[in-house]
Amino acid sequence: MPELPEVETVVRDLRPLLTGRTVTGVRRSKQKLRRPWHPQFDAAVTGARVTGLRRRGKWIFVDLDTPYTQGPADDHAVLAVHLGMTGQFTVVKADEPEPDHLHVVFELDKKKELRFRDQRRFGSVEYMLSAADTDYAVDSVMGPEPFDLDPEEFRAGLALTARTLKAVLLDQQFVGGVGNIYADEACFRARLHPARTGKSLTPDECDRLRVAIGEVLTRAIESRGSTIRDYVGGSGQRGGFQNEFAVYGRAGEPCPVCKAAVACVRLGGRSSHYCPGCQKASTTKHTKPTKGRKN
DNA sequence: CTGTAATCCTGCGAGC
DNA sequence: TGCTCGCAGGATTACA
Repeated sequence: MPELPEVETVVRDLRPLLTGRTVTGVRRSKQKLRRPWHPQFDAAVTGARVTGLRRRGKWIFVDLDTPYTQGPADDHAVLAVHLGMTGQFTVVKADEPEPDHLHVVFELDKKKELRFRDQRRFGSVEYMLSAADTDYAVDSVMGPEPFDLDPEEFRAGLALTARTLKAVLLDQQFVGGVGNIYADEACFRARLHPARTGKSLTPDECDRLRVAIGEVLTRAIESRGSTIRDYVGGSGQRGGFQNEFAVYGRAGEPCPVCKAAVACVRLGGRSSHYCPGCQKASTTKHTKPTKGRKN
């Protein structure tokens, strides 16, 4: 579920609720999450104070005041959290009844708790000794943040791949944070068929896609993300952008622009929604260079 | 290189 | 009412 807008919303919600709080204890279920949690870290986290929260792609980093003396002077421990498909990361009152699928609970001062709930357990919560090492590792496998992408680099990246736009947008190494919903919505906004290959795009089309990605994600953040089923923000509220989808999950419904029926095909192993009227599969009907070009 | 399928899980809606 | 099947916001791996 959670793509960049949802993760960003969680971080913004949790920042004022968590910053300055101290972890007084840890509880967790016996069920395994996607990545292992080392028992000795329960004690390491206990007593730590939260100094801030950050997002990178779909990752959440909770900075702790626990120093890491082997690295740079200000290096410190960090919690690295990924919400997977159904993860929920919320701060609640400590006496709030426990829901099912609750896997990690950080007990906090002021009678609060930071809870990680995840029905499908594709998510993860890890304790990392060094924020610097963690940042380095993440940066080495993840592409740039999708806002203010460099136009030249974006065009160059697309020019050298024959993969479909859908596959490229889902590739976290190409651009961090985009998932199935926003890949489809960005392609629609750019009027590009998701099955077009990267190298088939003209410079103008590359620019359109780059701008569309930023616009769609920005709008989604303004609506606090999308809730299809499970997603909630850091205080437990649902998102609102699902009501503004142009094509995602709307197969058969009329395109908001041209009224053609929205189509759904399988691309990159994922359902991909697009408007057959607005998003042409091929550029073969190129306007001859003789006359004026659109735009 | 690209694409496809299976894998990790639980739950829900469609269809019979 | 109940069953099976396919699919779901993610990410990785193996294989054609």
